Amino acid sequence: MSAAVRRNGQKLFFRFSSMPELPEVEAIRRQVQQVVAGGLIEKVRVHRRDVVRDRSARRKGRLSVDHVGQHQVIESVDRRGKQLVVLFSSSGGMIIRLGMSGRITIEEGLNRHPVPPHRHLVWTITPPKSSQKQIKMSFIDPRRFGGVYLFDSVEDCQSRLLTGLGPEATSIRGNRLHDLLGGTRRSLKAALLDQSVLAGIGNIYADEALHRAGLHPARTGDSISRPESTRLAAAIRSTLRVAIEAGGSTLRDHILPDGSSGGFIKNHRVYGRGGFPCLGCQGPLEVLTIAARTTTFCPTCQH
DNA sequence: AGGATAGCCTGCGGGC
DNA sequence: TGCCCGCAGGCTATCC
Repeated sequence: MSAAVRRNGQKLFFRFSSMPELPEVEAIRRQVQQVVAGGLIEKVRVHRRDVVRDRSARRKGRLSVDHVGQHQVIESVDRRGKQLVVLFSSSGGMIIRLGMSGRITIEEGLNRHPVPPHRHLVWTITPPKSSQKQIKMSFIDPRRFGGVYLFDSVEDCQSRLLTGLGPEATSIRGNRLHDLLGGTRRSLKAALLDQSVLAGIGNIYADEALHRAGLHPARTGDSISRPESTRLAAAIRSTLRVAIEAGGSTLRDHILPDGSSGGFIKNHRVYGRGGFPCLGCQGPLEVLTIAARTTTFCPTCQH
């Protein structure tokens, strides 16, 4: 993530490239909201149709740029779990899922030919204040796990696209979490990754929260006591809060005093640190595959 | 029916 | 140096 740098002679307001989990999506939301709220979408370019996922029967096979917001005024940019909810003044809108590799850029004067690969949609937006320049918002996603989902109304969005999502991880409390986990024999890791249990946790923050709570990722949901649920809920909230306050960067760029890059120093305590010492007990962190996901934990501190 | 698993997709890094 | 292979993971479909 970076802000207002110049690249190829064009002003690039911001660009996100780290793996988008809830804190990254929230950082993107705040910036996008600030720039585009109240703006009019003058033009939409769809470079890859299949990135627009539209299961509305009314529009089946008839996708036009109007459906992706052309001529619409952007009312707000909200977030639900890891999804961006762009609401138009007409009450329709679109959900943007970033998946694994999705990015959103907002730039001035973007007019490159040919269009760079993976730049699937470009919205040309006129901001509400006439003093502000027209901007281009792009959805870029090399792996295309992400996508744009259209809805006709807030009700349609709720019933078709957001239904089945669990409560927001950012505000989960112990009692509620205990209820959510108590009914399952799956591992804590699998349950935390399930968006219908809790909305917003991905692989990184699942591992981070479990380590902070001192809970073994392979423990089953129904084995968790109330005090443990309280600990886990607190760990989830604080982990996400700190990450959001840090601007959503899961990886932070550090330059050592001697000028060498030093690679990346990570903010997280366990994710990506398999074999390295636990910051609690100094013992080596272990790596397991749980719920088909790489899981890093401390066998001493997590029970 | 809950839970596990395969598959989507490209970039990147390790190994040879 | 360059190529190949495996891994990364959010989410859906499918199977058990």
